Amino acid sequence: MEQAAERLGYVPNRVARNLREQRSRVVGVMVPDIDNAFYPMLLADIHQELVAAGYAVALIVDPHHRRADVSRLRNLFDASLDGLIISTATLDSDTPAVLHRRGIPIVLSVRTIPGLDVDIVESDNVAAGQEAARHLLGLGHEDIAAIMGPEITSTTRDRLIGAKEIAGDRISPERVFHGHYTHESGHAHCRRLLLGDRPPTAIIAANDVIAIGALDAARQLGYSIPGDISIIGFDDIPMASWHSFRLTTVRQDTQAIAIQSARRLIERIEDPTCPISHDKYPISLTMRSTTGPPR
Amino acid sequence: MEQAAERLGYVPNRVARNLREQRSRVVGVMVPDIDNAFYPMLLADIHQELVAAGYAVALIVDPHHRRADVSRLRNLFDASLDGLIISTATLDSDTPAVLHRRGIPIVLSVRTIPGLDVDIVESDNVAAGQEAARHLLGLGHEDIAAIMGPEITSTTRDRLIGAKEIAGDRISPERVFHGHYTHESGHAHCRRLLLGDRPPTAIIAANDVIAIGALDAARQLGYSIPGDISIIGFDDIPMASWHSFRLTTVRQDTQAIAIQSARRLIERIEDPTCPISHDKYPISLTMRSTTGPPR
DNA sequence: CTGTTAGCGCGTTCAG
DNA sequence: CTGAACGCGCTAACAG
Repeated sequence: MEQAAERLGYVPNRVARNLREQRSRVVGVMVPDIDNAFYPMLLADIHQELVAAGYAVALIVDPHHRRADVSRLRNLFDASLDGLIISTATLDSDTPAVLHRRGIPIVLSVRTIPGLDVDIVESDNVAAGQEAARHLLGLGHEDIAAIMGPEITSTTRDRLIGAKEIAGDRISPERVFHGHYTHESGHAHCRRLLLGDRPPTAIIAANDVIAIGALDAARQLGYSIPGDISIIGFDDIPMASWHSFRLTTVRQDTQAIAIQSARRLIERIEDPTCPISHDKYPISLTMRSTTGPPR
Repeated sequence: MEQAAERLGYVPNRVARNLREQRSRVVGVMVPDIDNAFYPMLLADIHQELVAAGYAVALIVDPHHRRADVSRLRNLFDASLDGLIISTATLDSDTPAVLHRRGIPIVLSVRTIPGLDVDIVESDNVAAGQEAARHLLGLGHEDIAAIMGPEITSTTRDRLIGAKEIAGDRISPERVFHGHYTHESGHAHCRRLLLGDRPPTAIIAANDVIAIGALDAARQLGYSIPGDISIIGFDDIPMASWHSFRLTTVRQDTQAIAIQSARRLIERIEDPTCPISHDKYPISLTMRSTTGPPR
């Protein structure tokens, strides 16, 4: 029978099955920016995990970081998506709350929003900031600048909180800059910093992409690294280990976060009553060649 | 009326509509590898174009470059996908032919397969190879190596054909290497090349990621670039312009290819009888700092 | 244990 | 011009 079906080229119609079963076995994955090497990495592992569990992945790129854009999501939430992994959350975005209130299974991945009763999978970013500052202080740095991402992202906020806890006023408030999570932003802020008077001896960048931008700017101005200036990033994307960079960075276990985000969402979909979890993964320092004692 | 619907939180059920209308307004996009910066770039623009046209994007990552894996695709082809953009085609893969025979709208993007009656959107890769060789010959190079991708990809084949057409035996057959499209492959092959006797004076890499891997290996061995060795890539991914690299490369108009791939697929879906097109976009040389005259 | 049927929520069609 | 009924293809429930 099944062989006959096979021969006739029969394929069960998924759409009909979806209608009947009231689910689609498709989940959405929202990323802020697909050109930033971190997210493809995250996406690849989330994708693999979801596909292995029999779910398809609908990609949702939110390039403008606009909040509350439920209207576009609604198109996808007319029962055609079983759930959503959100890695675009900002502290002021209400989209996750709206979706959650509607009973749509969501998981906040990488970035978090405080006070929301949903599953969260992230790194211990406060500890990450502490680790970065501890490393620079241990090397003897006393004048540290920070080139961060948008203030409204939890990663920037938590990493900065952690760094300040340890470094105190060795990171002076006027040496903290906020911009996008891009090479260009790291490049521009570092350049301005080094062309001003009294450049810092070390820079904490909110992620590796910014750090590499800063590294490029410093080299372009003839600075030697880490001799003239130390630079530390976060994430440990593959590029950080390339010989041209050899970037010291606070590693987060992106793969574990990706896999866990996928699993949590599947759990939530298959049992909406299961208890809410907040997974916070440990971080670790990866020392390479962009940090050293100040002159 | 509509306001009332709005208030009651009514959302039309897409799945039911899909069943009725016999289409899903979801399009699949297959990429070989999401960690290679080129594909996120392509994906971002394809995504934007499709979303603007009212289609959702289902991401399909084919990490193992396995051919003929229709079984996994069948899951997606039970009417839950309206069409597919394939950027993973290899010369020996029969998946596209199978899908095409089943009447499923597909577009081959970036890579091509000869002799298949489907819409194709690619660069003029033969011209790209010619341009690279012409540039190196113009600088006076007479001993050129090539670090390419898999032989079964049309991009590697065409770029190599073009380069050989111009360079002739200045690219000797034993100096042509095939590997993956990765930083690691570029790094390993370049390293072996430079540690052997009689290293070449120039390297053509099949894409920018390989080229940057080669660049890293050369620097690691103390080579100065372009003084000791010239390196040229293909694609012009954003990273190629970063100060640490300043890579000379043959640019392809990835954005145009992405947008056109999306549009062609939509056309094909909405009018299956429209004539088959083969778009071949022009390329251009982007000269930066990794090529120069040989010693 | 096998075969039949109802209905998922839409859009379309056909009757009023 | 408005409203009821049908059917897309499947699965679950139910009858034989």
